[in-house]
Amino acid sequence: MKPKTIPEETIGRLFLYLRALLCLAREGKETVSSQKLAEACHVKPTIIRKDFSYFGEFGTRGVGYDVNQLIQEIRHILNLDNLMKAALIGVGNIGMALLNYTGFEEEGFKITVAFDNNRDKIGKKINNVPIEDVAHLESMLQTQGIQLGIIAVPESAASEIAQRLAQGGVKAILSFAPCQLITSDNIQIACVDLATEMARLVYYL
Amino acid sequence: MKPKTIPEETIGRLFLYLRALLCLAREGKETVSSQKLAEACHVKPTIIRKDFSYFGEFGTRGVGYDVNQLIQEIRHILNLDNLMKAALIGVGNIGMALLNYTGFEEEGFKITVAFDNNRDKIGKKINNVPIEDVAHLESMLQTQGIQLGIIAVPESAASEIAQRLAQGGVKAILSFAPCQLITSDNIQIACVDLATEMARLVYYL
DNA sequence: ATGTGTGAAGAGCTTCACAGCC
DNA sequence: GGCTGTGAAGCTCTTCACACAT
Repeated sequence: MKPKTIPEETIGRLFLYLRALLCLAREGKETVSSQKLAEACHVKPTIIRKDFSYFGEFGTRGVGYDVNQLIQEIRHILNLDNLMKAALIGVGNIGMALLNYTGFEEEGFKITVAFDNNRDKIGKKINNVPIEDVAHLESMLQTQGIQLGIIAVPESAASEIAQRLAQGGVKAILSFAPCQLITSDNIQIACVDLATEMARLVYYL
Repeated sequence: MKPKTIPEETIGRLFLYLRALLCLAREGKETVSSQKLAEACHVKPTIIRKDFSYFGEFGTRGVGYDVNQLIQEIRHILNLDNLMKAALIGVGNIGMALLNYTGFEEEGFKITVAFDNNRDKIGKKINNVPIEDVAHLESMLQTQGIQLGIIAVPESAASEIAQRLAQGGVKAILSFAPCQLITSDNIQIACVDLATEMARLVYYL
């Protein structure tokens, strides 16, 4: 471990490396060279070695990196080794997609409960996650010790939900509603704008 | 217009600026200073002025930038001023979310047709987009002159669909399936891994 | 007075070249 | 031979300071 400052870009690439490594692990690969990992991630081998060098010496010269060990190291660096509990609010299309998505646990968080205001949905389970009445939002967040809220409700309801999440004690909010939620000082908010994200991808295509 | 090379980061930030400007336009604002725009985008005013300076002189000294004019300039730089036709394959949860999402047209592309293999869905319209039988995929892509394919089918079907899109003549593919599609040389592929994207956001929270 | 536009300085990131280890 | 780890060089991006326009 070095006292040097770590580039932002390095952190960003660690997510890329992790995803590729999880793929390799599934395929049963035990070791990987910076060369091979670089190809999978579309980056240069030297930058991979440099990136890792900020955190320690993870490889073996002449051999490469142990896939599983490297996964653990990156998980640790990215604070993904203790699972974060998340609540999903809004079981519409995006909400459903998130509930049905596997692989969040590999990335360090787990949706443990969902909320909606639709009587037909309340009480059901999707992918083993119960859907609760949004009326009980604050109390259930507190009793279950949930740290992250994912907002997937219509734009008109997003602001109210954000405030209620704050009251329920969550530390961070991820919103799929077109931004500008009332911010409280001790809560972090990130917005996902699907249209912008897709435009960006399309531009680079 | 300068002959100088334009930083990648500048292009990335233009998307941010555009989104903020569209917001301001909706609120009826006619001009904006680099200062104000910077606050909305969480960047520094000087970088905004520098970014624009690569492409021309868009502002008026002592006044600021004309919101609508600036939107047009950025749209032009990002090649968003002629709408790209996109086809969506797979009307499941993610597919539905995309069909119901408004605002893609502001970002330069439009889903004009969707495909699925479920008899219950074929023939219906979502948000004015018809759902067609995936059996007719290749021929309809060609007759409608579609340039972009969005894959939102289960992982097991993704690879086959990618090849059929290529045969249908699309130039680029955006996939929500966990990556590694068989690549042909004259087609661009970008993958969206929701789990990784969310992990990244959570990390920065 | 207010706010843009920009060369030059400064900071940060990537690449290189090679030493070190298996 | 093969591959990692890393100081130093090279390059790119950001910030500064101030000229310039309204």
